[in-house]
Amino acid sequence: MDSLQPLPETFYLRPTLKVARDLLGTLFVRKIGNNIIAGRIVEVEAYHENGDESSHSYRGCTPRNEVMFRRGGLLYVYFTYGMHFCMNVVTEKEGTGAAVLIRAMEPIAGIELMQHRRGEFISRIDLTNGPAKCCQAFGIDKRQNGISLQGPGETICRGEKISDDRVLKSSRIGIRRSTELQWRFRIAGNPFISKPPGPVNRGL
DNA sequence: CAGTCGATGTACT
DNA sequence: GTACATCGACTGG
Repeated sequence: MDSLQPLPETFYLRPTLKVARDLLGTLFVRKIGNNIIAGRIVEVEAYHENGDESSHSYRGCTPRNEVMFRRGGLLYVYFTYGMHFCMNVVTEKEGTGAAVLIRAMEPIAGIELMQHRRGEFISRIDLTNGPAKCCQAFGIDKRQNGISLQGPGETICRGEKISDDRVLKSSRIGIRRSTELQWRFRIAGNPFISKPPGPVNRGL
């Protein structure tokens, strides 16, 4: 299928906020042997070395975040809270520490594989509605840190185009600094977004 | 429904 | 020691 071509590297070599917004509606695809796991990205957050105290890259390059400083189009996976992984899409040119966190997806293919990893009795709505849940459902861990998204194993493909009136911008989740930055993007009314504490997501 | 809290590796003060 | 781009179990109303 033509739409299942990986997004070109030039897609990622753009301003991070634009990449974040345009990732909404695209398909994250992982092929493991003959099996395919896929999800539609419905919620993301942008992180940048400039003016963003909450970004891992804010204080410069370290062993953990060095992938953020590589060229756009790679996967940045980090370990947090002693038990969870989160995945990001690296953006912009080599030397710029920026990335987009994938916070939630809508399961499209490989539901049974996701349930095998997440739990046999987890409902479809709860498989990938959080950044660490996405990694667990897709089997993403530190072994995928730094891999290319041009495939063949892991790719992001064009999906449904999301018009501006269906994109919600808001503050990011789970951070204590730079709360004024409206760098969280989600598809309005989509039921597969994460459900953090605080004001409930009512689609707006 | 909301709020609290434990798990537990890594980075940073 | 403390904080952390989280999750899920548990508590009380």
